[in-house]
This record gives sequence, structure tokens and C-alpha cells, in this order.
Amino acid sequence: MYRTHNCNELTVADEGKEVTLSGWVYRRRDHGGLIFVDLRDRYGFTQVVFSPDEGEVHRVGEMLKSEYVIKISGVVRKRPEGIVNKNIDTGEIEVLVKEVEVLNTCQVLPFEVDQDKEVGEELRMKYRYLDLRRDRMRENIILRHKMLKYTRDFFCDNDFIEVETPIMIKGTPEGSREYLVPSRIYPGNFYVLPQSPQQLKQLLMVASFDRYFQIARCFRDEDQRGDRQPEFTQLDMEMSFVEKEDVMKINQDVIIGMTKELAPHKKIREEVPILTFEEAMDRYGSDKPDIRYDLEFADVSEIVSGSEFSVFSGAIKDGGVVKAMKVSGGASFTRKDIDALTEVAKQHKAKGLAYFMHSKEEGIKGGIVKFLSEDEIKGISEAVSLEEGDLVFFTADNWEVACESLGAVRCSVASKLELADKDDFAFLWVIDFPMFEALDDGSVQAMHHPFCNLLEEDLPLLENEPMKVRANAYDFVLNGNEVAGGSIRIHSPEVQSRVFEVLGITGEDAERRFGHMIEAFKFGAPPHGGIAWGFDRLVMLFADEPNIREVMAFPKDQKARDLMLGAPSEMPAAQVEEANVKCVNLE
RNA sequence: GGAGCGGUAGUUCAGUUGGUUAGAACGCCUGCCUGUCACGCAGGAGGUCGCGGGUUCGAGUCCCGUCCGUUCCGCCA
Repeated sequence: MYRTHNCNELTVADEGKEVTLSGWVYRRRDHGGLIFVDLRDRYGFTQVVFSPDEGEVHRVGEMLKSEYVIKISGVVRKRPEGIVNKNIDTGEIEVLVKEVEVLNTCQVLPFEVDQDKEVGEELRMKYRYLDLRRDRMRENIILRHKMLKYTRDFFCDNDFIEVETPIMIKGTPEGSREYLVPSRIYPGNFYVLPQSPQQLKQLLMVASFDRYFQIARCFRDEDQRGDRQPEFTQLDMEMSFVEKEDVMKINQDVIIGMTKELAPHKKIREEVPILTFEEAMDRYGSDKPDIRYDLEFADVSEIVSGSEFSVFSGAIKDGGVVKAMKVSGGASFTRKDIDALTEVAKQHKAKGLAYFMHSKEEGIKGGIVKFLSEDEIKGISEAVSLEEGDLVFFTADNWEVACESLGAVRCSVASKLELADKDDFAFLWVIDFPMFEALDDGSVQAMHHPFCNLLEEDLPLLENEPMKVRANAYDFVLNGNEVAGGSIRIHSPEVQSRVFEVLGITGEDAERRFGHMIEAFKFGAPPHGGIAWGFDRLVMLFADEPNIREVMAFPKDQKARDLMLGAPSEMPAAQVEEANVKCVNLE
């Protein structure tokens, strides 16, 4: 037998018991006489003591090194008065070792498991199994497990059926790049890995499974980011006979319930605001605003429409707007600060970032103040409630650019001034997204995906003014992150065909790519809708981690490699040939 | 594909204006230590300063190139 208890289990109540523990040598403190070893497993650690009175056992204790795997048997005893370690669960007891067996040795480690210091990510990835021994990763993986369990339990308890959908499916070139799987049996043909189970879950609705969920692995062959991996996990769910409000309610309940249970230190606001896309952009310059802090925009277009400052009046004449954002205390910003923020605005297509400030000593000053009339300054000051020590930023452009660029400035200012409390969890819904977005070549593509239903009142606009059509879609946003996104779907074959037309997916092309969907809708598709959570991202936020790699056991690196396994890798020529793959352009 | 930052001991980093033998902490090795808990003490080993070229009497330091890492943008229905 390897163990009678785990390494975080024994208490004073076990005093006098003979126990056996197995685990890793975490830290060893050799006093020449007594040797203390913190024996660690995934549950915690227990101090075990090698006494010189134990002869051979003590000699083994002397040769133990970091991360050796050992089994010990001994007697639980209370620690002497005054040397209890209150920082650990097992700090009141220790085990006096009577027998010891080295189950495995350990080479000198490439980095220290028992230290919290930052280690380069490349090294951590290569030795992920060692990295996962560290407290931070172990806690994250366990938290992730608890979140998975909470989620699964919740949906199971609410009559949802968990269905596994296939990983090898049909490609529908649209949206993000797909991973291809060559077919051995059909040369020149490919399966693709799903970007999401979107179509399959809708077909499950047609199949009458009116409440479905799945913890689904998804794949996207795009460049990586801190919150993007080629392989990631969605909580995917879909319901029939529901309105948007039904889907929103149940998902909000489970996510907020999970927060209360698994991240109880997070401060949640009782009311979850619902903003339309237009409001969110207008007020915060983002479709996923972080509302832990204010920094709300004012529209000062009317006030400055006749301004001598042609950047403002010109933008308005061209049909644009002038957006203003007050930064409390911003008058202390240096020229360098403002230049950096201007650069941020420019990166988001703004032509510049106008500003002026209200200095305590010198009054209204700086930036564009010399181009503005007294009335304009007064109007603006009232619009943003300007006070001493404040600064106002402006962007002037078409509505979209003015909002988005000022939104980027808003995020930078908040980060610079540390306005966001990390223990604050500010949820909100953003709804009524545009159905389509225009591409540079003038064509139109679905903003969310082509199966989103549109708001019924916008149906007449579909063919003639598609850019005005709003989707019946909703995103759940947490602290500036989109943690879930979904929509009510189209269930009418007629509407679906019209949407494909607008997207330029017509005739044979539509038939080839989405024929199965249109056909399915003709066989009694119920009204339905659903949502998918970016599960990794949610865990990341629960765990206060800066990227999703920290909450995945074996993530890919920024170049989509697995440094531990060495994937992707070359394959034997015969195997490649059998898969009907011919490699070209190899160096 | 583009931009910023970085690459010095096993790890995390410091390294002045270009100037003797490139340092620290942790880790590792040896020895001492019976109440520590990130134990302590003494000693030791460990470096192609990413790579190539250049400037210079002299380069970790300056210049050029290159590779690698990292973050952001593009991209992510």
C-alpha cells in the first residue's frame, strides 16, 4: 500500500496513528540531526521528520533530493508547543518516519518547482508536467475542473441533454481558417475540425432535443493571442422555443451562480445592464466595454458643429461626429502621456487626439483650446461636467472611428490610472449587433455568423439596406472581455436563403456549402437560439490570470506548437503518401 | 505580414562612459548543524555574454546583419 492518507489530510485528531504517505520531496531542511521534509502531493504537504534515532531511515533521509518520489510510514505526532505552522493545513502535526522507500529519484530540475518566481514560458511549456506541479498551475487546473463540473451539473439539473458532436466535419469556408484533415479514402477531399459545433447544435434542435449543451473542443487556425489558442473549449448550448431573454437569463444565472460559488471574493453588481451595440459604442467606444470604471463619452457634435476648429466642424460636415471623454485628474498628464495616448488613437484609425485641460492654477488651457470659442468651451465643459484638474479628450471622425478610437484611449487611460479593481466583476449584455459588416472590397459578411436571426422589424431592410439590419444577437461581457456570445437563429428556410443572398452565397455555392441547413429547416425546424462561452477565457478571469495558457493543462505556444510533445512534426513519407498528401515548397 | 521590447551561469536578473579575472540571488556539489518550515553557517563548481560580421589598442557594452523569444497590430464568420 502506498498511502493511507493524502498529504493535506492529517490533523491533531490523528495523533498517535500509524500512517503511510507517498509524495514528492518538496523542501528538505537538514539539521544534521533532525531532517525535515515537506512531502507534497496535489492536496498539499505534510512535514515528515527523520530522526537520528532511526538509524538506516535517517541515512535515507540524508540523501533525499528535490522532487524524489518517496513512500514513508510513521507515527503522527503533535508538534511541540510554540512551533505550530499556522500557514498550512497540516501545520499542527508531523509524521515521525519509521520506514522510508525511495520510489523514484529525480534529476536536477530545469527550474524550481517550489518557487513562485517567473520562469520563461518556453521552458515551462517544454516541461509542462513540472510546471503543473507548481501551486499556481495546480490551483488553476483544479479551479477549471470545478467550473466544468459546476457548469455540467447546472445544465444537467435543468433538463439539458449533453450531446457529443463530431470533431471531423465538413468545411464551410467562411470566417476563420479551419484545420484540414486529409481523407485517405477520398483522395483530394478533406474533413475539417470544427470552429464550433454551430450547425450541428442547430440540427439537434431540428431533431427535437430542445435543450442541448456540450463542453466542446473547437479549433481555429489563426494567429495566437493571450486569449486565443488554436484549440480551445466552448460551453456550447442551444434551446428551442425560446426568446432571446430566455437564453440570456439562464446563462446569466449559471455564470453568476458559478462566480458566487467558485470565486466568492469577486464583487458582483446585482443589476446586469443591457446595452445595445449602438449604446455601447456611443458611450464606451467598444462592443465589449469594461464598465468597472466610468470614463463615459459625451457627444459634443452640436456644440462644435460651427467651430472655427476645422478638425471638428469638418468632420461633422462630412457626416461624422465629435466625441468627448473627461478624465478626472487628467490635468496632471504630461505631454509624453498625451502623445502616447494619441498614438493609441491613431492606431485605431483616428487622425489625432484633441484635448484641453482645466488646470487649477491656469484655468482652461492646452491642446486645442486656442481654436475654440468661449461658448464652445463652456458648452463642452457642461456636457462633460468639467472640474478643476480634469482633462477632456476628443476624437472627430465618422461615428465608428470616433467611437472606437476614443474607446481605445479609454482603455489605455483606465489601465494607466489603474481604475479597474480586479476583484470587481462587472457583467453586462450587449445586444442588437449589426447583422453584417462591410469588407474593404465592398462585399458584405456576417458579423456573428450567417445563421443569426435578424430583428423582425429590420426584415424589410434586408435586401436594400443590409448595413442597417440588426441581428437578434447577444454577447455576455465581463470586465471588457466577451465571455459568451450567441443569438436567436434563423429557422425559416426562406429567411436563411435571403440572408445567404445578401452575403453573396447563392445558387450552387449555397447548396454545396449550406444545403443541409436549408433542407433541414424545411423539415419542421423549431424556433431556437443559443450561446457559446469562451470557457478558457472565463476561467482566466476567475483565476486572475493574464492569458488562457495559464488555465490550460497543455496549451500550444504562440506559434501553435506543442513544445513538450514536439508538435507539429514531420511524418514518415509512407504515412504522408497514404494520407494522399503531397508536400510542396519545402525547403 | 508589420511594429515595439528582449536574448549574460541550471533559473531569475544586474552589469556604469567601451577598459584588469563578467557579478547577485536561488538552484547544484562538499562539509558543519537535533525544532526547522523559503532553516542556518562555511567552502566550491558552473559563462562561446544567441549567432555572424564591423568599428576600436580594447566590445557583454557601439554599428550592421541574422536567428530565437515576447507583446501588440493585421487576422480571429
